Amino acid sequence: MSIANYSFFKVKLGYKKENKMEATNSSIQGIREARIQKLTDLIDKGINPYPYSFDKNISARQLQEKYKDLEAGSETEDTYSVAGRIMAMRNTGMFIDLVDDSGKIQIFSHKENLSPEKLAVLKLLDVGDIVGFTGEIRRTPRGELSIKAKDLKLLTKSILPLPEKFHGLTDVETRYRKRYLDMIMNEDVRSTFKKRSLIIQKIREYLTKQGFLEVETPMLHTQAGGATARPFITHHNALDVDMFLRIAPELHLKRLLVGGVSEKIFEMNRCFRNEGIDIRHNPEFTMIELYQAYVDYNDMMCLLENMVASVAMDVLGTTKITYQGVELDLTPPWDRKTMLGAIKEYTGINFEEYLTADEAKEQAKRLGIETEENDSWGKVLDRIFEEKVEPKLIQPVHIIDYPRDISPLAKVHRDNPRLTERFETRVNGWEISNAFSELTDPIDQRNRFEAQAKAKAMGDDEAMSIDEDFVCALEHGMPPAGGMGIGIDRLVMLLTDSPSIRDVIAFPTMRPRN
RNA sequence: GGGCUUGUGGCGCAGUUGGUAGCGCAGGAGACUCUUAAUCUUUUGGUCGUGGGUUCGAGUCCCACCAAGCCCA
Repeated sequence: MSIANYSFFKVKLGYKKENKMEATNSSIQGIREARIQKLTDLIDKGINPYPYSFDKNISARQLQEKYKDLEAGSETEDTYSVAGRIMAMRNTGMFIDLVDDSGKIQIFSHKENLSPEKLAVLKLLDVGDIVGFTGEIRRTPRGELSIKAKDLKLLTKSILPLPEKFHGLTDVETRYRKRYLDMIMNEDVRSTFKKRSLIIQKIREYLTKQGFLEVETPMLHTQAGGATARPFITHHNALDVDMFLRIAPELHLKRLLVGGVSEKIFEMNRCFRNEGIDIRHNPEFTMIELYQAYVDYNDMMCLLENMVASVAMDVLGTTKITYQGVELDLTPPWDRKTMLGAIKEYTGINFEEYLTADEAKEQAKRLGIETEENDSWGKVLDRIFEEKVEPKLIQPVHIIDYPRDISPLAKVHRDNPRLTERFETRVNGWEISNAFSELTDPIDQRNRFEAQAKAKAMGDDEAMSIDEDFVCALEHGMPPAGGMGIGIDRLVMLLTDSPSIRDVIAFPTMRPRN
């Protein structure tokens, strides 16, 4: 494109030719003005500061690997083109740290090797600009692999300054609000999100190889079901109905099982729960739910263990991981404990001897645990478990056989009608999965929904309501099946050693400013 | 919902018993052309989260609010 054209664009795009400023100051506005000045200077030289493409033919990491044995002080005639963001400049641009998504490569831009025109462009570059360089590979006498620049092309002019080069961006709030800066400045943040992507890819691969079919079910529900949680409410204008962002895909996935498109299905996507935000909860989070016909919860335990171990092996090369200094061994098989057994183990109380809600509450009181008037037997046990047992469960363990009254979608235990064939897997004390031998009896399902509806009427706003169409689907017949939900974000936290869920969600939910 | 902590130029930090703000990086100008947080000279930029109050005087004390983090519920 010709100079004349750029001048035309400059006017068209609203760049103002400003007087060569001396008065520029280093406030954020001053810095920005100074950079826009450089930008217009570049345009005056006939250079488009925002061009369309660049023939990059190698990454920084590929270069580092390819030439790792190149000796300090030696030169090659191998010519490559690289592109990335300028993260540091030394000796007035003679040495540039160029960073791309793979790593860092130093640019050695000696004035002897560049035309006066290119040198003039080099002078107008800033830290933060995205630039392509072409030149020969060499290793400096001090041992830094470099590209001896023969040519350069500005690819994007940056007009706002980056955070400080040495300390980077550390302010937690700014890191989450301006995540792009966090990513530019912190290599480990980029690494975490690469790993997250890989983990998700490997899960998908693992299940697909086993014959699972990936499906999609609605995010917009007219009735929020499949979990006990408060939903987000929204409104569909054309239909003029309130809708809910899904809290779980469960009831639709089971309808799919009724439909029989595949006997093995999964969905990995976002769920939304209108609840508080803390180190382990974000209002929107990623969950995988999978269902397999003709198997029960025992098979789900094996599937989970093997899948997590396989993913850990693929991503980290080991099933023995360290999370925040704690060694966790994900090697299958994982421990299994019944919920009542675990409570007995950690409190000494055998709840098979206290079978009414009142008796259970009495025991809870003895343990110093508060209960509410409407709490069922199972709810009391759940409270005790949460407080007395959960924090102790560091190594992977399946807690099996949950009380029936807190498991409205799970099939009754084949040996004990008070319980269900349900398990929750704990790792590092956290709930990683929740799985059942799925309830397929439509009469029982209706009864469970009605009990939930009653609880809701009594003020439990997390309780489920009756999903008539779902019951109708069950009345047509759903095959016996094992089903499981896995919190992807928490799994990613464990595998990336991230202390907060916000570290594994690229753009975590924040209260808006002002 | 409760408690604790934090909020000072673009970023990272300091600010002593209250006396109208300092440093480093980044920025501008210059020197330097095999550097690694390059170095050297010089220089610009902030009214201290917001709003009140106490005081002759507040970044510093008090109150409220906003945002964030951690802990608890």
